[in-house]
Amino acid sequence: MRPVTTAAADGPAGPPTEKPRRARGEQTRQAILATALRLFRERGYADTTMRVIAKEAGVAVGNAYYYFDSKEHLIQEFYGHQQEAHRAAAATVLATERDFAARLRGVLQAGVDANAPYHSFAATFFKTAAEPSSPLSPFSRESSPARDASIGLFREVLDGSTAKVDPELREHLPELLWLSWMGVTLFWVYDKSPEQRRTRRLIDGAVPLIDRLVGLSRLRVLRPALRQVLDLLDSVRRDDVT
Amino acid sequence: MRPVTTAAADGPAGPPTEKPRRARGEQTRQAILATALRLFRERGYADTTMRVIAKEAGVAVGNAYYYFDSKEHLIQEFYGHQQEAHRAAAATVLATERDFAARLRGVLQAGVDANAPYHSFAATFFKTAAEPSSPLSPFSRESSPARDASIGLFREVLDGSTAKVDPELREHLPELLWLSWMGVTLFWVYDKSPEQRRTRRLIDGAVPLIDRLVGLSRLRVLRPALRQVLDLLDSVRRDDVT
DNA sequence: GCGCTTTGTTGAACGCGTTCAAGAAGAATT
DNA sequence: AATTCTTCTTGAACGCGTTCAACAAAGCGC
Repeated sequence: MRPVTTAAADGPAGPPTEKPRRARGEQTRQAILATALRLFRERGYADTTMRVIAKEAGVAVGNAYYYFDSKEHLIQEFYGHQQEAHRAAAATVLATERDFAARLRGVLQAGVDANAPYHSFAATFFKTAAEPSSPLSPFSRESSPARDASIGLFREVLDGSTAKVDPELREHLPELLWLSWMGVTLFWVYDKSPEQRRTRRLIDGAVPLIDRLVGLSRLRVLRPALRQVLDLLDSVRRDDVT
Repeated sequence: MRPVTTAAADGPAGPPTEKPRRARGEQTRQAILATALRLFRERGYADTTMRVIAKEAGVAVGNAYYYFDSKEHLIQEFYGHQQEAHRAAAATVLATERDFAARLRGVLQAGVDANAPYHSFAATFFKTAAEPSSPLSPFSRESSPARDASIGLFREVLDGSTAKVDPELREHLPELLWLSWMGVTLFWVYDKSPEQRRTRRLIDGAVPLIDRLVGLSRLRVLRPALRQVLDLLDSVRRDDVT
């Protein structure tokens, strides 16, 4: 069993996965990436072979593997792009609306809007991301920056709103909202209705419900239940990855 | 609705996926299946090649494809086996326990127990099942018998219990419990803790919570919220597949 | 200029899942 | 027994993602 991607530190020549990229390499890298994403859109993920990507980008197959560990890793870049698109699409509603429910609904719908053009392609993408050991998994170490960014988006939803929330819940609510976004995404991937209407219906139906639950969080009868939820979250988060 | 297994009727030579199997073919089929499942357990899914399966089963590669459409379809059989194992493991607690929370907890833990030996292998299996277009998807048409059976298991949990439930909720609760089981399974797949302790902790934490919520369902303040949930479920189920 | 390391690039080769034309083995019909 | 039809079996071949030894180019200390 050899080290998977240690490279840079001890190996002679490892693929540059993060930090300092020279100009020449960066150009090739971008050419490959742009070609790949274009072809994914045009002909789908499965029908886009690494050989074609390389050919159209004007490089050899092996060269693509110098910059990207695998075909799947090309998706990860796409993933990042979409994250930004979501944030951009959500900016308007976050700047203008103060009501919690409206803000949440706006951000969720913005997410669906941002991803809509890639719905068919997203299924394949999702299949890959679902693999727990995959770096593409939304719960993986590698995804934690993107995940934190996304959770931050939902923190904005809450912080910029006029909602009155139980203080204990307030702390964990952004993460819970992000989880609900993951749920919406899951539903969206499986949604075969035209223009993903069912997903939008789900959002429209679930948001008032969440809003109501959040409002009820300050009710005395529900206190113990709330405590139970938060304790559960805590206990389950423990000893994450060994 | 067209017959799934036309083969014998109109086609010249289609693979017999279901109904009337001759003795000779059935024997080969079982040999391939048994060998495949054994090898999956022994060396994992990815490391078990179709060539090795065929070789160890004493047939040619192509022959395996006569009986199974793809390597993934071999998993589907495994899936069915596990469903039965879950039911069997749940039988004891369903026969002896009357308390709702205890029954639910027992059935969920039984599910984890039944799947535990295959945890590492399940990740790959899950990756495949996650593909929305895959017949392995728990939401697919092909899986609906298994799904209905599983929902039935949770109907037993409820029906055999002494729980007092809002009559409107009672109708949909089995499906909701099945959904929670899907959630537990999802969590379980991602659970890297030793012996999946976190999943068991999740169950232990979530069951009293569900129990409490179910109990609260008869509370007047929560009536509108309950209505909202059930309406949402209904509206989202509409126009399933075009 | 010259060696030396780092970075970038190549394309043949490997093993994989899968396909398919070819045919063998039985069963059914004549 | 001969013929025909269905069921079952074969293994070479295809295209895929991926690897790797080899080499080219660029940067760097001298």
